[in-house]
Amino acid sequence: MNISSAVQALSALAQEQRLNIFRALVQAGSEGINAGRMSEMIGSSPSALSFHLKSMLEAKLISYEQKGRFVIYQANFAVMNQLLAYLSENCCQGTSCDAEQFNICRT
Amino acid sequence: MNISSAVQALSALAQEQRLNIFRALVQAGSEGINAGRMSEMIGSSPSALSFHLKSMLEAKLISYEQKGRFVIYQANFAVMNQLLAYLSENCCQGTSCDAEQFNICRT
DNA sequence: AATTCATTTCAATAATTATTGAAATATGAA
DNA sequence: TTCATATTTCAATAATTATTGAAATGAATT
Repeated sequence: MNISSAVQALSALAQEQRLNIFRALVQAGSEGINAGRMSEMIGSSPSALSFHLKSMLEAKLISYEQKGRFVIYQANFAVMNQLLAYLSENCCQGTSCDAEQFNICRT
Repeated sequence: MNISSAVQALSALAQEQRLNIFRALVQAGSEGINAGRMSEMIGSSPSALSFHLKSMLEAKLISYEQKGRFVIYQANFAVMNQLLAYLSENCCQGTSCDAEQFNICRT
């Protein structure tokens, strides 16, 4: 993780609709959620949703797979964990604090 | 933590200078860093720095104390941990994954 | 191959956020 | 109380990001 990909990931989370999307995907886990259903859940127009999903994809915070006519999105836990590690890197002047050990989700 | 304070905190991190500031404060720990020194470290004008610090203060990601002529800023680890807990809340449909247990820093 | 449903793209506009430099405030020292 | 240093505020401008609705694409069904 470097500064610009960290900023990109944080920017992708720093918006109400996108944060709602991300949290819904975190909660859905490996099952994921398709775009249309998210549109309903989040209450945004398909085009706005698509715009937001794109920025989260570019930040690698989420991934997708095509399933028939549906596009199913999933949270990318690995990238999220890299981001968190970056944020706490060399925490507190190297004092004993287990900053490197957290995970957003183990699955 | 609610959606709007989470967005506010993430927005406060989602900018290169502010992220550099935050990471420097995480690394400094309880000792903190004064504004002038950050200005040098980050390479931004005093007024730009002040603008950025203000948004981080409003998001409660950092705090400050006046020490003589200097204003010393510190990272607010507690709020950061609340944010991380919010992001991973009810992770993976309640599957056994210790999402709630991480900390950005224990000190 | 025509139709329907799911999703994305595009261009225009609106809204928000960042940068700059000058001026103001606030603290401590001479 | 004057001076120098540290920091913040302000107004103007520049840059970035979000929203809208219409049109386009892509995948299954008839």
